Amino acid sequence: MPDKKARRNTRQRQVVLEELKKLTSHPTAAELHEFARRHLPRISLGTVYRNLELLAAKGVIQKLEHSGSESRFDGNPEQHPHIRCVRCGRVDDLHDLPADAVKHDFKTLSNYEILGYYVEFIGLCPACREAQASNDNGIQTRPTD
Amino acid sequence: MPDKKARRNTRQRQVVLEELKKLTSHPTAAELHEFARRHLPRISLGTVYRNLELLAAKGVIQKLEHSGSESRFDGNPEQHPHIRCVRCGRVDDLHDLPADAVKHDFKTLSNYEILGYYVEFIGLCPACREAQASNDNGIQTRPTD
DNA sequence: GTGTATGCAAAGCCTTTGCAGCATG
DNA sequence: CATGCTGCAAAGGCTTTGCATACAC
Repeated sequence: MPDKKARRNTRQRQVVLEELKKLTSHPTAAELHEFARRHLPRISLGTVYRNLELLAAKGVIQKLEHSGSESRFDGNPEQHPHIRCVRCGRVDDLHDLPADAVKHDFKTLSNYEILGYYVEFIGLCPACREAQASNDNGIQTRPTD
Repeated sequence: MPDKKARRNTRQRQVVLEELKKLTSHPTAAELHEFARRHLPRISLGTVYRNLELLAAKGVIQKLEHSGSESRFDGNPEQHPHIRCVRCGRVDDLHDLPADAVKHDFKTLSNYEILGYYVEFIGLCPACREAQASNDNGIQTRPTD
């Protein structure tokens, strides 16, 4: 049962989606807001949230929820493994490796009915490895993509 | 380098840990607070948080920051796959299956230095499968364990 | 025109923190 | 008896929401 409401293709919605698709760093709503403002200076953070939520509900994008920090968003709605940097928070895709290991069609596990999966590796991204190596006892930086 | 401070084995800390170890549903801090209050009616939520954080830092328990909004806690500090119910929020362990698929010793992936991993399946727990089958168009229930 | 979407600001969660008193080692 | 820990309450960050207005269809 798809949603019934007649959606409107507003400029704000377009820009949010476009910007998200451009980025590979799985930005937070706040980051996306920054980017969107370059095109629509008056767009509000609330609108960004509303559109991201709506797009995720439609299945056009994906919301990555980590209770610890901020939610991040992925322009690719396909479920796939991710890798997150403990230092700067950046999240990247993991195309090849352990995806397949998990991609088998589990129908049930522990008597659960399986609807999806999430795989995430934690580590240090290249930039943060360097920063940490060079004794930069690092305050976290926003991913720049 | 283990932490230096002399920790005190307070009743509050004991109860929080005991209760967590008893549960297999990976409770939230609030849920744990409820349980702890049965033994210590005056224990505060802040204390529960502080002790969970401390126990996780010591490596005695595990903080799961990936399951939607609230953090959940696991009495077992070993990294392992989980399975979460979309309906009631319950989180269970997944001992056997895809663990091994991921457990290979990755040192690097996408140029990240790997520190850990997290695997989570999403689905309906047995109770919620039933509830949903019997047309109980379900308001979410707290896991009872 | 009609009802969805927006901007703004306020309110809501979960979590963290400051503080004065308490109690563990 | 020193200081780590607690309860309480207030403050913090991210996210959601109410409301009047704007605009897509």
